[in-house]
Order: sequence, then C-alpha cells, then structure tokens
Amino acid sequence: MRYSKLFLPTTRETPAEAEVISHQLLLRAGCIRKLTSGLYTYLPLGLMAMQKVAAIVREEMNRAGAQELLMPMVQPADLWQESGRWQKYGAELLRFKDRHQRDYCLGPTHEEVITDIARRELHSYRQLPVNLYQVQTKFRDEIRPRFGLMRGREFVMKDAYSFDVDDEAAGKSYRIMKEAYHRIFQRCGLSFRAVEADSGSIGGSFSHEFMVLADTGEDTLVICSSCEYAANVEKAAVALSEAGSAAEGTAALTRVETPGMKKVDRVADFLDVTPADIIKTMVFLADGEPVAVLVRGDRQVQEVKLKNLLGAAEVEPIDDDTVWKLTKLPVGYMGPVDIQIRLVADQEVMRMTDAIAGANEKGMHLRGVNPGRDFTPELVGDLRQITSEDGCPACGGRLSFTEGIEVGHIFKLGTSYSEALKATYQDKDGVDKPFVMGCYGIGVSRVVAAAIEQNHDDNGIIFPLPLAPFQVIVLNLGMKNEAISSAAEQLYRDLQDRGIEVLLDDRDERPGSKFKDADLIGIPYRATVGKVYEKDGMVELRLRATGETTMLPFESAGKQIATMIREELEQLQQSFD
RNA sequence: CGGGGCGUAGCGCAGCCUGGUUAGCGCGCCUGCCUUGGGAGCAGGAGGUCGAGUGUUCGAAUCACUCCGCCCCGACCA
Repeated sequence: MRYSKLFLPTTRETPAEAEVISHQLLLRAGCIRKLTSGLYTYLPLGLMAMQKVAAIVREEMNRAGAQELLMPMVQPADLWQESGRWQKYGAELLRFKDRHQRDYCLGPTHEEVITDIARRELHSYRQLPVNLYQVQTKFRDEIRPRFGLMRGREFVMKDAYSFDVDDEAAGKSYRIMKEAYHRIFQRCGLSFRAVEADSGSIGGSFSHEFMVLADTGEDTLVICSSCEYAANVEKAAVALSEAGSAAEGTAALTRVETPGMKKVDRVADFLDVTPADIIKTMVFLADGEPVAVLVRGDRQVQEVKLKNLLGAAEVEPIDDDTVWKLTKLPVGYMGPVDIQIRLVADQEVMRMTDAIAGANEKGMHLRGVNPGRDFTPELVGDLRQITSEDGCPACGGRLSFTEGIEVGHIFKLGTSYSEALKATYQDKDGVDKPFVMGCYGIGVSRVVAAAIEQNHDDNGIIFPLPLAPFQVIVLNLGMKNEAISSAAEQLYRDLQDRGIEVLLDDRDERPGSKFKDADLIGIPYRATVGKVYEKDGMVELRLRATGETTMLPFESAGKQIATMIREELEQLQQSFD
C-alpha cells in the first residue's frame, strides 16, 4: 500500500474528548472517528488491526472445531420473552417496534437465537457436540459509554456457543475453548491472564475471564504468588480465618453519644477503638428493595458478591437522601440492632464480639453489640472485597493485585437456555434431554484498544506484530532524488513479493513528518531509504518497540527484513505448540 | 439515572466574569517561493448560523430561562 493513496488522517493534537491513551492514539493515528457517543467508524488502519485480530480468532476457533455462522443483529421479542430475558435484561437491551408494531431488539448477545437454531436443527446425540460461532457487531445501550473502543455501545464481538449431551461433555468443550483462548491471545502478542470470574447476567455456573494486563484496566485481579490461582476481585473468595472464633461477647448493650460521627474512622477515634471493632452498616437497593449490609468497619462491600448472595438481578448503592426517604434510617448511625429492613451480613461480622454499631438514631452508637444475641441476619456469607492481607483462597499463599482489561469471557451455561427454550435432543435411550450449553465471547474491537493500552509510548502506538495493520513501513526520504526514490520503490516491491505487508511512505512530506507518523501509527518495522543509501548503499532498519537500529545493505535488505518478521511470528505461534 | 464539567473555524484554545466597531490565536488546509534524516521558514489566502430556541437590552459569543449534544466520576460489561 502507498501512503499517498491511503485514507489515513493523523493528527498532531489530541482531541479533548479522549481520556484514556488507547482512545487518544486511535483518534490521532487515524484508526477511528466518533459518530456519536459510543459509536465509532473504523477507518482503514483501525479496521486492518481489527481484522488481524478477527483472523487469528477465526483460525483458532476453526482449529478447535468450531464453525462460523452469522446471525441477525435484529431479534424478535418473542424469543427473548421465551427465555425470560425480555423482562430481566433491563435498559441495556435496545428495544423497538417495526411498522407492524411488533417488538424487536438489537442483539446484545445471541443465546436465544443460537438456541433456537439448535432446537430446530439438532435432534440427536449423534449430532453432538457442536460449537458455532460468529464475528459480529453487537449493540448494548450502555449506561455510560466511554474510553473509545474500550466501552462503546456498538462493538465487534466473537461469540461462540457449544451444545453437548451432558455436563462432562460440556466440560470438555469448555476446556477446548479455554485452550483456544490461550492460543488466541498468545498469538496476538499480548500479555494476558485467565482468571476465575463472576458469571454475571448471562448466567451459568462457572466462568473464566481473559484479561489483558494494563495499568488502565477497569478490573482488578488477584494473583497468587505461590500457586496457579488467579481471579477477579469480584469473585475472589475470602477465606475466613479460624482465629478468635471461639470468643464470646459478654459486654452489655449500652448506648453512647457520638455527635457528628458519621464515618467509621471518626467513631473509632472518638471511642478509642479500631475500625475493625466497628460493624459498618450500609444500605443497598436490591431489585428495588432496600437491604442493610453489614461488614467490618475496615472492609469494603463487594457488590457482585452481595448480588449473588441475595440472588438479585440488580444491586445498587443509594445516596443518603434516598436511604432516609425509603427507610427513615439516619445515614452514619445505622446499625443492625432492631433494624426494620432486610439484613444480611458478611461472615466475618458474625465473629465479632462486643462491637460498636450505629443505634439507628442520629448521633448515637451502641457498644457491646454481639451477633446472634443482639441481631440475626437473614443471610450470612462472603460479602467483602478481598485484600492483600487475606491469603490465597486456594493455597493460603500471598496475593498480589493487578489491573486488567477483560477481552474474553467463557461460561459454562448449563441447561438454563435450552430448558427455557425447550431445546432438546434424544439420547441413546430415546429420552429427550436439554442441551448442556457453553458460551464464549471475545471483544474483538476491544482487543485492539487493549493492545494499545498495553503497548504504546510517548510517540504513539506500538502494535504487536501480529496485530499491526502493516508489518513494515518503508520511508522514502528522497522524493525528488531519483536514486533514493527508485531504491525505496524497489524495496517496497521486493517486500511485497515476499508476502510482507508493507506501507510505502511516498508522500511529498519532510522527513520529520514521516518519522512522526510512522511512530504514531505503530508499524513494528521501519525501513528508511535516504541519504545513507545514497552515500553507502545502506537501508536503516528500526524496531518500533525497542528503538533498536541496524544498517542493512540495500541488496539484501528485503530478504533480511522478511526473515526477521517470519521468525518473530513463528516464535509467537510455537510457544504453545 | 445521580454528581461534576464543557459546547466559539477541521483540531486545540482565548474572548464571556465587567454586553458596545470588522470575533481572535496556534495547528491543519489552499497558492507561490524556499527547504528536505525527527511534525522547517517566508509571503499571500480560504474557512464561523459563537450548540439550538426564547427572553432582557438601543445593542448579546458575553446576562437569564429552556432544550440539545459531548466529556468525566458511580452502577453495567466483550
């Protein structure tokens, strides 16, 4: 490709709308342009990078035995009513009517449609297992789209669905996908980690997330330093230590004035205790109903765990005014004793003795509060966020925390969709059984953003070679110089003939601009033909990632560059073969 | 949806508080000259319903109200 013919509008300045680096660089490097909030046009360069990801995904999915199909983006409401998600999915599902006033939605995911295909076309255990996937644009009416491609409303996703005869077979399908995902992200040249995850609204029993490690990640991961354990903090179970569990509270319940002490720290200071001696009471809205949640004063409520314990579809924190309106409880002085709303507690709270808690009266706290004696929660469970002081749930080892960007998620779905949609097959004995399903997603467009979050510097993007729109950029620094220009052209053709994806910068620009743009768009290899060629017959090869520079004799430059690229790509592939 | 901020040329911004000629600056763009190894220089030029509407005023980018759009923090997620 010739740069002079390529639609590649780069900018020197960063548009004010972009906050995170991948968004800034995607805009500056002419990869995307915004249409409106959460909706982007992929310009040629951005599309090329995304197609690189998609190609790797397709190769590995096919290798794993999955088959590609393509489902409609518009889906009829009745399918969603059958699965029950028309009610459950919430405002993220964009609904609309056609001219006949029939209800439809824009597909945020395709469990319903694929299950419909399965129930129509798969009838016998002999046909199983089956794994079908697509690469398609999804639409989710996100509450707040942000960060460019990281969280758009429209995004490109690869979604796969497996159908098996039983749990064991489904487990096998799951493991095959997990393996395929490892290969995919490995081949993309990304630093990533698979972690145990909450299965979220899609439902199902078990799941792993694939996280690209980057400082700007939206998720926090805990990783054990001594075993294989890795999990999303939403999921990471807190192991309750046995220490102190035998002690029994003896103090009598007494009231104490704590005027103006709304924060745990201040109450602790005032009463000369530590936050760990205080029971913190917070109110959440679970499917619209207020619920009081207890954790130790120095702990944080993990909302996903709370949601799962309550079996709620939605849990949200509420502001002080709303708490008062709904419950007549004074924020800052709430406590579990004689509370009039639903009460749940973190397991750790039940071990506390002679604790401090709010008195449900402004300016008052209680001393000597003892679980069991003074209050009994409706539910007790692991509700708090894990901390670095907690041991690994698997082996007790030390935990470290890392930020990550979720680019893939695999779920064991079980039979929830197949049962709801009556999708069954006949087993050997002629008995109708629901398919045991799995579903497997990769945010293809998000992978591009994540790759940039992980790989960039002050000068721009540093594409990993497998995702780069072009593998090499050849700079012609002597547009008006016959010898230099023809040498650049010759190198360009030579690389093309060797099957290398090469961009020739043949624009009538000064060298400085060419260097800057080459850096900005992140092409891994840069070959410069200029003065040095004229003088010594040498081409300068520079690696975008390291800045490492070597001089190659013009005659063998094409061959050497092609070889380097081949070797780098092969290395990434071989690391798991 | 709750909280915060912003809308002035393609992009980045000033002007607004304290209303008053022709609305500026940098980058980019066009023409010419010149220059050619890290976003050069000189000269000339094009480009604006100041987000929209209503109001206040002799007079509104500037003040008030309403609406729209966008961005940031929270809940959601590939």
